[in-house]
Amino acid sequence: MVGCISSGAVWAMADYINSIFERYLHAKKIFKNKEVLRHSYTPKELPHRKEQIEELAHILVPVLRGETPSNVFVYGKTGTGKTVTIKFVTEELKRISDKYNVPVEVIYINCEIVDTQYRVLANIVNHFKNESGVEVPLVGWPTDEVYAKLKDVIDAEERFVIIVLDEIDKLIKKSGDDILYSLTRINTELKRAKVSIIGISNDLKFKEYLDARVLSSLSEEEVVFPPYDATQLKDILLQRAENAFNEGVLDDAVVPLCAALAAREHGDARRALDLLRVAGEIAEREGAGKVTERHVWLAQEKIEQDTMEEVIKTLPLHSKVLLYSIVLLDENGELPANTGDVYSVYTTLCEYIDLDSLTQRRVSDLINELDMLGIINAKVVSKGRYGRTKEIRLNVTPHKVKKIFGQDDQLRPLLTVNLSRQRRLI
DNA sequence: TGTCCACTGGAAGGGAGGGCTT
DNA sequence: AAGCCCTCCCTTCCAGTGGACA
Repeated sequence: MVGCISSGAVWAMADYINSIFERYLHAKKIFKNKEVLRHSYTPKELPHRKEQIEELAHILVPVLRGETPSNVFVYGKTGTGKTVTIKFVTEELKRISDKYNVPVEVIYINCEIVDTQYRVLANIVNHFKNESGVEVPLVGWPTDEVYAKLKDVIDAEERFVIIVLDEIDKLIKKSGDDILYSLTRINTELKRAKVSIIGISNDLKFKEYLDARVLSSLSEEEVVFPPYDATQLKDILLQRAENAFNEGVLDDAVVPLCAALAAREHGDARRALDLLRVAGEIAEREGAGKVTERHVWLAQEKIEQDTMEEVIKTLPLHSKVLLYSIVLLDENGELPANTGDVYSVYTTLCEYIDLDSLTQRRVSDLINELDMLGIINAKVVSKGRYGRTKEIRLNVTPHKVKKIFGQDDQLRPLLTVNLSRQRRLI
């Protein structure tokens, strides 16, 4: 193979490779410490959250006096610093309680991942596995047994256990409020330990799903996190940028632009940090010496594209086929379409790739899921005597969907389907 | 004003898959 | 190996719905 390439070409290639590495090597280093810009990073100071920190400290301080603190319900939109503030406050509490010899355990559970009653209980038991030697498997045990074990494990010592349930709304919507009912009442069944719950949610409406008794004991105290405005976001970014970037690499306009773009998205600090990080990464890849406004715009585009692409790539097979039905209808100029139209194209496509089609009831749910993900837009409309149905529109370009499906062996055959011809065949 | 359409969406339950205990 | 439990994905059944039309 090498023999086919002339020695001149080999030298030219070597020069090219040298130049790539040298370009990266000599390019001005943009980041000092990129980790500072990640969501998981807890900074030493939290700008514009002093009020919430003090409120939480006030609620939790009874622990240090040996009293059980109230349960807390924390509410605020995505990226308003709820999680980072809770982590900050509970870490501080742990530090101080160690100093005063008050045993405190903080268990943090993200209910988006741990989203069933069983798993939450199992997670709590497993938090103490080194101490108790008990480990609950992912599935298998009866839930009441896990709950009984949980009581034993927690009550093994005199201590305060603070259970943080992040994205608690996801748990309630999926599994109901039985678990909260048990957890908010667990103290009456414990002899030595005391438990408090901190529930975090970005959906205030979820309280409607709660039983009145659960609601009153969960929201003994409430802390609200308002969205950041552009000025506040700017302060947050400046604080992080100082540790994240090398001196002089950030153009003056970069931070205000990231802040302004994120403020447009309901004051989401996560989005602002992502923008800043990705802009830096793009600048670094270009070998640019400075991060400029242009990099921020490119970052904005990249983030949007990447998220949507990832979402489409990871859809279950039937959702993908369903999405492709909508793409075909779009290309045929038949959107907005109703559920019945989409379902009939979907069954045709299933037949084409030899896949058992789902029922219309199930497909109706899949349509709702695609709508929730923002890939399509499905609105329930009534067409009088012509029935009540969903009006379905596509939110992504057909080209993008086709590009993604082109990389999928099972779906690639669909790309050759001609809707009109396929319909004539039926 | 009542009828009727084309669904919607809740409820119940089946069954496969994964894991535990006995 | 048998029996039990939990989760997920799905089907089946069916009451309910908003508004055009007769």
